[in-house]
Amino acid sequence: MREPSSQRLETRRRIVDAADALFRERGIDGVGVDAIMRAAGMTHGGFYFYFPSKEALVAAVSAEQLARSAARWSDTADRHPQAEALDRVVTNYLHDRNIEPSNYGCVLPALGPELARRPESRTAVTEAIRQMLAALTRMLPFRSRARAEKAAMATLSTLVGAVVLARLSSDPVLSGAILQAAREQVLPRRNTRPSAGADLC
Amino acid sequence: MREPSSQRLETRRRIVDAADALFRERGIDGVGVDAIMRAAGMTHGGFYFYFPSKEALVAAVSAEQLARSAARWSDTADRHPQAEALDRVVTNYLHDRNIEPSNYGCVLPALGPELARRPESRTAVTEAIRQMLAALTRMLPFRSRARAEKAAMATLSTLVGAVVLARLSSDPVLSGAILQAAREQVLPRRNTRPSAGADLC
DNA sequence: TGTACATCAGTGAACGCGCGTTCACTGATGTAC
DNA sequence: TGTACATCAGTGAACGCGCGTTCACTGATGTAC
Repeated sequence: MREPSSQRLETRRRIVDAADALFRERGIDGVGVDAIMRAAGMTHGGFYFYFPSKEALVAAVSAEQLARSAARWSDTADRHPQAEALDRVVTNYLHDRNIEPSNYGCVLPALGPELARRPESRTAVTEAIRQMLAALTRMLPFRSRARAEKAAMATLSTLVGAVVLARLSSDPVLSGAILQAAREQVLPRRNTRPSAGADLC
Repeated sequence: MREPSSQRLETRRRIVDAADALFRERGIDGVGVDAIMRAAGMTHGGFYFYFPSKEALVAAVSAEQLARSAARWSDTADRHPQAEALDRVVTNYLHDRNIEPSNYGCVLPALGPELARRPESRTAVTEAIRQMLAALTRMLPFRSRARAEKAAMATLSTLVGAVVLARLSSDPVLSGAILQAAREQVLPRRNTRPSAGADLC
């Protein structure tokens, strides 16, 4: 028996990446298998050589992309001091570029409610959310672990909600203000106190 | 010429309410005109006597439901002191019941990303969001209007994001913890300081 | 190394189905005189 | 008040289309001997 060739794994990755980009841009029901395979450089028939159904692709895309995000966050937490890691993650998450529909951005605000209705995706998504929360917890300056975990949940909620609202608004000024307000709530004050005093409880 | 009879207006309302419930439960693309009209007690053909297209119904449903929410919040702000009004709105928004797919809950976390991709709905939704923010602003204990507006944006972001995440999680314990964490972030501390000192900036 | 064969990776036509929309129609309700 | 007619409110069959999926097929790649 042959091992799954690297060629095969690379093609699978092309399909997943194409689906990921199209799903976030047009929604899951807004993209057909046909369009995904064309974007991956193939014809639609070959799809079922890689996935048993569109539903399975949706589950794979959401699980893999969120796991990647969590890994990147965890990496950031490894490489930088707490406050800087949090600043990097939050600033990147709430970047203006992320509200353009055709552009990159987290799966959660782009497809969250749609995924919540798809049982086949939910368990893997739940696990990925736990990992994202764990990474965030490490960036928060709380002595008590329980407090840091709670703060991580509140922080992730604010990030996700701000992007949902900013995408909804047809007024760029309002969108920008929402992102900025979320950023300020989630990040410890920067200018008010120049000392490191912002790090306590 | 006849005025639009109350019978006619009531039928229109039945269609909008049926669509609202079904959309939030199954998503916009997950519900056909046929199912909506059956839920409203009619056959599908009559739909186009009330709306020119499904897209127009989507716009009407989202605009009207969000306007209702904003009006309710504004009403709550009228009837109660700041802290109590905020507590009522937040507690209700983050209620466990709202994460069950078949149950009531705000349109924003249920359909936000889907609506963001529908140009015909976005301007009315944007206006409704402004009204919700205005109502929230009145409930927040900030001297400066600008600060209260920013805090309202951050608060609404947290509320929306928490419901999105709680719905996504397949573990009820995690869902509950997320709602609780959001609640605690958004509401001023209650037990820490018994005095009214929590009301300052 | 060469030949025969099996599996792999992908093609493109075809399927059944459900969707949004149209339309000819019908009975009920209102208006003109 | 009664009759004739127009409009209203809704029915249900039919349409074209795009979707997810299946399938017979094909050339390329790997394996057996």
